[in-house]
Amino acid sequence: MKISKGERERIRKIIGLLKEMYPNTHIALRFKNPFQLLVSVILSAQCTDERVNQVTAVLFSKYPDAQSMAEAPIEELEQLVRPTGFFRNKARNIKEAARMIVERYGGRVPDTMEELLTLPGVARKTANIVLYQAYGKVEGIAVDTHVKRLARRLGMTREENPVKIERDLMEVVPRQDWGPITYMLIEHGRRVCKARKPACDICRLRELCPSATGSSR
DNA sequence: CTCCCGATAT
DNA sequence: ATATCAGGAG
Repeated sequence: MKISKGERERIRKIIGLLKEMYPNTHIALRFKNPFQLLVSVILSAQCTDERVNQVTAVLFSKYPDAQSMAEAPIEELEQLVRPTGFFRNKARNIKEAARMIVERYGGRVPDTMEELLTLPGVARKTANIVLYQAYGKVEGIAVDTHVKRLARRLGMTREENPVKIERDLMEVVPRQDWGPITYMLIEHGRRVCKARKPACDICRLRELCPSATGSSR
């Protein structure tokens, strides 16, 4: 897809403002090792980060690593992760992922996109987060529900599919911003550009946003 | 495309 | 009552 010079400039300004607004935003999930990060991100599907942290506080006190979780009774895992929703899928995925990590990688979470994608419950969004937060690697841009919504509202993509959205974002966002952009968009999505009632009246991106509602745009 | 799914905001 | 929440698999 072709992007005009003006569009690139508009998006550059948006990213600049986001950096000003959220200078030290960071991942909100709590974890002590790459495995706990991986599990937290799997559990975060269609669930608030706050609830994930409540659940993992208990979950990780009993099963802090891949070795222990691989041997945990599935019924107990289901009960522990139940409040996060999709609990049967999530319990099965984290146990099976733990087992694969023990058997194939000696208990260490793999550090490549290709290997991470073989784990159940892990697609590009989760893999991008783990690569960046656990290993400092930036392969792409993690596209979650907030990133998807804001990228579309801000006119950075017209796509619906997360993989296509990621590809569009990688075209217009400078590579050094690929890691942090996710957290800035999530933070702005939670505080201002909310799914139901976006607060365009107090949004500093208003003049740069093609979706802004109300007056003076 | 559908399904998985509990908890909260509106 | 319904939309939404750090998605992914079949």
